[in-house]
Amino acid sequence: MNTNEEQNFKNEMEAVFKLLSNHIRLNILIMLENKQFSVNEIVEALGIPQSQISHQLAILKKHQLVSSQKIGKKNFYKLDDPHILNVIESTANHVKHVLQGKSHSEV
Amino acid sequence: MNTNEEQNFKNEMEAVFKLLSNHIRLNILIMLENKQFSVNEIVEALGIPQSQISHQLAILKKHQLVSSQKIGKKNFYKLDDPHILNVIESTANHVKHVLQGKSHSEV
DNA sequence: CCTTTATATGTCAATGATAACATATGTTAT
DNA sequence: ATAACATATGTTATCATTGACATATAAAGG
Repeated sequence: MNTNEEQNFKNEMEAVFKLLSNHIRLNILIMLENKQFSVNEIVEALGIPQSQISHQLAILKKHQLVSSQKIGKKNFYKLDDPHILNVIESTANHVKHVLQGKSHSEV
Repeated sequence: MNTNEEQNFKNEMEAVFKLLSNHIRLNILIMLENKQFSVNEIVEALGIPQSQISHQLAILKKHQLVSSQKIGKKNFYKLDDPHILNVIESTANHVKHVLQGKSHSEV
């Protein structure tokens, strides 16, 4: 009976999608694609209050999408598992498809 | 200046992730992977009240993830763009990775 | 045209997420 | 020890989503 394990799996799927469904978190992940950044660099790049960025980073970290490394006063964040970029990329492809072939619900 | 278009794009990305971050909608999409089903078949498979399924199907349809075809009294739903399965699959891969290498936040 | 079956839509209370703000912690320099 | 900087954490009001329930529409059969 692996139903429980499967449920676990689905819960985590859901959690990942939930994480990605927020523009701040999504932008952070995209920003971290190639390079690590300090909190303040992220704050300045996104133009969003520091505490909010820290909150979102904490959530991303809790779900192991990013990891951090403290150097001096600064805390640098990077992607923990670049695999997540595949998810973002295939969604981007899907969205491209949908936005191009905007056949139906163009209300 | 394609900033506006880009914003559009990111909004739709967000919307797709939001759609996927709900277990009912996710299960519906997975169920529709290979075959179309009527509303009632989905209701019975998932054991969730009909009105709720209809609500979620309407949301999925609005974002063009599914389409429907009425045959007699029944309304059959199928994936509108199977591309979305790639998104689900790459997320599944990511989650597998995370669940296996549960190194860090195992609190 | 009345009933049954199948599905959609409307409403709203309960729950969850976000944004905004205040404050705390930790590090470095003076 | 104090100040300045960088970041994290706590709290709460606001807003969005979900779940539950009632009702509406639409097709088919009698």
